[in-house]
Amino acid sequence: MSGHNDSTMHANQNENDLHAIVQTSETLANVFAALGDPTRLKLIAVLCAGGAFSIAQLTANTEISRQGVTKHLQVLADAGVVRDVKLGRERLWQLEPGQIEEAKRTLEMIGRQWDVALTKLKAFAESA
Amino acid sequence: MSGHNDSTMHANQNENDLHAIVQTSETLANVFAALGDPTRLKLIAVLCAGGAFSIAQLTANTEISRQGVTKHLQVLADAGVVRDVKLGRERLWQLEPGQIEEAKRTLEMIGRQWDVALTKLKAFAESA
DNA sequence: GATTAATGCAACTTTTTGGTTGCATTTAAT
DNA sequence: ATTAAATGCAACCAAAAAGTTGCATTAATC
Repeated sequence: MSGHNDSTMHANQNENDLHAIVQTSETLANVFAALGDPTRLKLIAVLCAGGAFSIAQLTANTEISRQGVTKHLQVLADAGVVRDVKLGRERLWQLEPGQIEEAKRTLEMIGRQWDVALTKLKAFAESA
Repeated sequence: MSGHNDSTMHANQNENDLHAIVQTSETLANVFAALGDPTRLKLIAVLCAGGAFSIAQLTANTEISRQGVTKHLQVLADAGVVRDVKLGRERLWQLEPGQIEEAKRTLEMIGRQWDVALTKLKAFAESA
């Protein structure tokens, strides 16, 4: 036998994609790290409302200082998850969902790869 | 008018769900934080292959010490992303994809909420 | 022009993280 | 019984993160 039917090739492709992304993408871990803080997750949940919010507005929902919030927003911005626009004396922040989409796709890929692996293991067990 | 058609209610439900999850889930930020490191992402990519791997095996793919890898595995375990089984003098690690699925669903929710918000803004702009 | 609101910038402290080394322990193999 | 392999455990270190305070700056408003 060839050892490679169609579904096997797709499975290997998926596995290679996943490893390639994880190995090469400098920013992916950064995105996850940016999401890995309760304060920043709350900020994102607020920004999901779609508008552009000032630092003062965003600080109102937190327990920490305005400068602390600014630092968190900067972390999110460095990860490409939010962006800011200047308007008068205000600095408005809004969501930039591209990187979050990318992170979501990676998690989907992990889930798919896991499913593929389970299927393989099951097939192996049944062949024994 | 009522101000609440069917799609608006679904949108609000989604928004409330998102805020509830972000506010209450202590572990969600932990999961993202666990994913937010290149070494740990690579470990996960390896574990996606489906098997159970020893610490020594997992160390082979990295640049850091065995004890360093153990620490990373412990972080992943604390986040519920991997689990270990003892087998003889080895300690085998495998993926536990439940929390990753949960994280993925959160990112999906963020994306949906964002889309809903854009639709609302568009409708508002057209009504003006 | 003086005031005030919103923010920027910088120094500083504390805690966490990522990593190491050294040695002890457990278990398999000879 | 000895030896070797795989791991556990603890101390330690450096760098980064999370947060603060104080003061400077910018830009509306009266």
